[in-house]
Amino acid sequence: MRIATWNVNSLKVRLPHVLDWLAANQPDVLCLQETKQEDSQFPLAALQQAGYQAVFSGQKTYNGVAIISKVAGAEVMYGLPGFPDEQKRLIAATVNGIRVVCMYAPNGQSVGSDKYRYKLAWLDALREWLKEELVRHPQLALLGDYNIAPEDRDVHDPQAWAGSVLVSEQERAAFHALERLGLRDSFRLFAQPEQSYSWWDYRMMAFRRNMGLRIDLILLSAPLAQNCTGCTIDRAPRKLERPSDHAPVVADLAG
DNA sequence: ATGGCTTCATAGTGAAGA
Repeated sequence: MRIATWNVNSLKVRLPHVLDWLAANQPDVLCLQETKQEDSQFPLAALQQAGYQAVFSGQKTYNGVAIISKVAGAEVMYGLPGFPDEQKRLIAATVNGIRVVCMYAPNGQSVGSDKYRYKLAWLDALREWLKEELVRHPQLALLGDYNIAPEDRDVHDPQAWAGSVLVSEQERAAFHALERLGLRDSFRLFAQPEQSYSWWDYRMMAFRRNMGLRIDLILLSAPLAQNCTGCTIDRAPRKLERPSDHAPVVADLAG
């Protein structure tokens, strides 16, 4: 089983890239973030023509998440229980017996800002809910844009980024608290090239210079981590015309 | 140099992203 995540930065703009990528990579599950589309506009027909089903939770302009899958997702859940939120940042569904959680963590803007406090509160609520969800669903995958680079090796220039949003101690602590639930960063289960990133700024020719961050992750509960045979970042779509600033991340599970 | 692009809301410019 192949599962993947991709922050597409507008599904309206990126739909051709998504359809091409699905055809070329044949994932069983693809989680999308920043669809920036109301549900009435979601391109369900185009995806069904490509052999996929989808569940989605979107809004105009900002945020928006979707789970695209070959087998229709079941037990669909929208948003974080106990965390009332206008922002569409989380959707969960069960696919082939695996609880798939697709999330777009808040950016946080700058350390100490209102948005930063919202980010930390959101991550706290996520962890609290996951603690229960993991009891209900021992086979769980948490895919998405974490907006946290877990370690300095996930940052192209750790000195320049030190202490700033996406790498601050409190954000990294929130990430490690997710790991303490038993979730494993599938990318780090395997030897990887140095300077592997999943996001590059549109400006400054950052992609060509590989000035990036690894903030798009696939975390796996223990039973899934045991069966994980690989995790890679696919840089190819970042090279296309009008790319998303994020690249897809793919994990393969045996069985 | 707190910028640089890109998207979306808009109809000239501003917010937000990371």
